Amino acid sequence: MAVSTTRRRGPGRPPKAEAGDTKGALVGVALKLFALHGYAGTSIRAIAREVGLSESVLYAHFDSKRAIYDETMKLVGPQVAVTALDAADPSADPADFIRMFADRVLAAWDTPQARQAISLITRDGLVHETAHTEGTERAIRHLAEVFARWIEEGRMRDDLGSAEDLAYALLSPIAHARLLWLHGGATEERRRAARDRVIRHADLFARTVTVGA
Amino acid sequence: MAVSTTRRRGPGRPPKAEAGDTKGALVGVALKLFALHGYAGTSIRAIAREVGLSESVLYAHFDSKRAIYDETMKLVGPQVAVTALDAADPSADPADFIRMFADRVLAAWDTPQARQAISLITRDGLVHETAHTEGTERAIRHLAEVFARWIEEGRMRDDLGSAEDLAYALLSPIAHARLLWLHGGATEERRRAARDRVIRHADLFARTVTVGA
DNA sequence: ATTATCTATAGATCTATAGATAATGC
DNA sequence: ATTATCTATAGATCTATAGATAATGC
Repeated sequence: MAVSTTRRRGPGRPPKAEAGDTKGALVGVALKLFALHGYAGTSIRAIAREVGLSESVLYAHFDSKRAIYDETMKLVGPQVAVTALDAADPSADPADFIRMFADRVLAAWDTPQARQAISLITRDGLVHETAHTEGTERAIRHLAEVFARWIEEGRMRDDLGSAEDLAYALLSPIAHARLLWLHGGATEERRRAARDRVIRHADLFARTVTVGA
Repeated sequence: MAVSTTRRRGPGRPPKAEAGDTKGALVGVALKLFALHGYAGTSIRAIAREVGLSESVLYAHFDSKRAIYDETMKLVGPQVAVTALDAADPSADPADFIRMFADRVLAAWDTPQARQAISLITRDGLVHETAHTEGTERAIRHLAEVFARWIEEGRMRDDLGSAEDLAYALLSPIAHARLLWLHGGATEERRRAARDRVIRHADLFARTVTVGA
């Protein structure tokens, strides 16, 4: 009765109407499968099958399995998330800045692609590659510079700890929530709980360490 | 000239003098290789070769590759780390308790096996399995109960946030430092920096939220 | 001529099993 | 007889390549 609507493709270049962004589709599917099963747990066969093409088509677009992996890292590597930090206004009221900063970071990290990135990162030991740890350190130092200015200006308490320790106290619970709960397989409910937790944390931190309002 | 000192083993049961804890050795090496390359990235061939035995010997001790993986999880699963939390004395001075608690947790998480566990966990997406996330949640709730008592007794500030939010503010930077820096491949220098950071954080937290001394 | 796909297959590896062999312990 | 190992191999799967085929765009 029911005949599959997906046209069986034969040999030869497909007509223009059917042609799509094969390379982009391959990268997207590869990211999804690497995130689900890890690099070694994903065969190029599985990638091609999911896209609906023959497995050898992959070698028309990439030199090797590794090359397609590298391509996914370009898309979702840590450099993507760092940009969110630079978008905030350090001249704003400290407490408000902190709350807005947390909001922004959450928005950047709770997109479908950012969550697939977390799944990939936590499936291939990439948490421990310098790209990820250095990225985290850089974000902490970056935030610490802002805090150091505030401390100098008397807008942040100076009796609790160094600017860097304070930056760690704010950022690391956010990064931790991301690693644990903002991943590809997380339910919407679980993700909302994580976002709420981060927002409460940022608020607690803002009220504790800033001066006046 | 130089002849290998490792006796080439032939067929047949080895003499008693040479017999060791083969099963234990297989599990230990499997944990190491899974931590290095992930489950799918580790062949039973590689495990057997590292132990110095034929690959088929693995099937004399385990039913399948999956069975040896399950065995490593019994050894280094999250239940191992949770025990450290129950060893502290909640009747101690809050600030001291917090510092000692951080010390204990660090000691439990900076052992070679605990670090291999982290590498394994971050190489197979186990961060997102309930065993790990639930274990983290349980530890937070457990600590929150202690904090709730302190708040009732007036030994901890009640104007900052709920006991659970405070528990998250203390614990999650510690758990985050563990995930990022207390892994199998971390240098001693990197690990010390992580431990120092955690100790400074616990101290900052203790001075900020506890009352009197 | 170039591009995008296919089929077919080489050659490497992987998990798992069958059956032999030699030491152990009853 | 049991235990702990070996060699040899079956059968599945994986990466990668060769060569055919058909639409496209000059």
